Amino acid sequence: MEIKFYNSLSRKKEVFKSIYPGMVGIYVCGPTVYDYAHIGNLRSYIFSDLLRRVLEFNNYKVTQVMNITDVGHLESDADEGEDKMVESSRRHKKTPWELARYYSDDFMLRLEQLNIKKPGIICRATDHIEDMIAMVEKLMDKGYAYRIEGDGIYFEVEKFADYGKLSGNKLDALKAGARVDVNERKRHPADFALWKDAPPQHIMQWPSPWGPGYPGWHIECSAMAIKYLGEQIDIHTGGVDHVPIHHENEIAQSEAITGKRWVNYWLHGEFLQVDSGKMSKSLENFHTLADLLDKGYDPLAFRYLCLNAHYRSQLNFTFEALDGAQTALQRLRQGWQKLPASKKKPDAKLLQAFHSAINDDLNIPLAISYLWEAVRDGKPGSKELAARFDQVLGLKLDYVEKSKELPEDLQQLLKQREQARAEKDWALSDKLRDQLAARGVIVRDTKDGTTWEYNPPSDK
RNA sequence: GGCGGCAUAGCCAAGUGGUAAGGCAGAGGACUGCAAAUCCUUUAUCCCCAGUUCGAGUCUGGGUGCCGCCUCCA
Repeated sequence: MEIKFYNSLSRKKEVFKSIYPGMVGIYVCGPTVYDYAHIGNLRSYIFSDLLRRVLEFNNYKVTQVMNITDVGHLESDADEGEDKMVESSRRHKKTPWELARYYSDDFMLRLEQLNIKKPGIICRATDHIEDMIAMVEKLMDKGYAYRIEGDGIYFEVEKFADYGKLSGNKLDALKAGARVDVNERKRHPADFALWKDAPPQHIMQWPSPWGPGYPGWHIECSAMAIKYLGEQIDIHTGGVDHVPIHHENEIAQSEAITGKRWVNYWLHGEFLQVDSGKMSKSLENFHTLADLLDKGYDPLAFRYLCLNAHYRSQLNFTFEALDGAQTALQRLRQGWQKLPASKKKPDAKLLQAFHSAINDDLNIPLAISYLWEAVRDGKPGSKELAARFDQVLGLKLDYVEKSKELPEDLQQLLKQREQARAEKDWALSDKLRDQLAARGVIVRDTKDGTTWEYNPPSDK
């Protein structure tokens, strides 16, 4: 079955065709590890995970490369200000390396919690400085870059005819719209740093043909993508905010060197909003996954919430919506777990519908509606079918929450209640039920006896 | 100001020009001593105006509102 992706480059859905049959190379724009990832960042990696899983569902062998940027990402996209890693390390009184380690470990933990498959190759910018220097040298040799003494090496955008092809920005417009340019020595306001000279006290620095320095942002992605995936790659993903600067610059520097089209399909994930507005630290509507877990949410409830909206739509995050997602996920799992196992062939129509949904530019929300159908219809084979769907969706339908041990005193209360019920002393029984509820025990009286679920309030 | 995107029920949302998927919440019912959980049923004419068309949520133009990048952020 053919797969279609919306390609940011053409602004159209295109039929996907990989460079090599049966294999796909994907470069995922990874995090700059100077702080915790927030749920907006994480939405973006849920998207790249879905992309990978959809391709795998279609029997592609996927090579997924994700970078960890631990140097060179300056505070401003105009290549001004301090390196984010250095700035953050000063704030936290740790070395940039300690910091990178800490935040990338945390990032990896979050990916795991969200059931995001680990990319086959995860590469750090600081491990690839030589590759970047080699690229900058080539750009200098080819005349695409120039040096500003006492500052660094810059890419000259006007030398690259296609500059702006991804975002639709025109160089003239960029020039006209530019703010007061701090660096007036650049030949064009959109010129960007490939390499920055490091003053002696700058912590992160490496020797280079131009003296001690550190790489600019952008170059690490081109260097590592080309190193691991070759000069032409199938798919490159990232957030929409990267379209106008980061990815535009990546294209320019990569294609300037190779003279070939670099990326065939550019896929960009839309932003997550919070309460219909942007999420920012200053507005105090900034959430990390850890925050959600602290509030007692299942991390996959957040995944479900993200899956429920198309990756190219802005998703409005609210706790009401997250509650809904959590309930939906629980019901889905319960429903699936109750389904009878069967060796019968699953409903071919439903499989077909699911498959064509995911292949239509990752229409996961529609695909989820087919998952509900499979779980609700309870036909023979539905359980197996739903499990297959879950290989793409990654909601862990088989997950069973481990019930906590019930402390002795609560067990006593339960016993007393059983006794009261046997004696039809409903007043006492209900009173005990309230007491148990206050301690986090939910009781359910069924035909087969009373069951309970224990979640101590303090545990949340 | 420049460039790009969005606007569907209380909430999260899908939707290839032919009369609106799914989930959550709500309502009604079954079950229950009463609940809880579960199951069943049920809830919209798609921001506004004007066009194109036999027919538009879906196309065109104009409004209004929101979001993103250009300035920290996926």
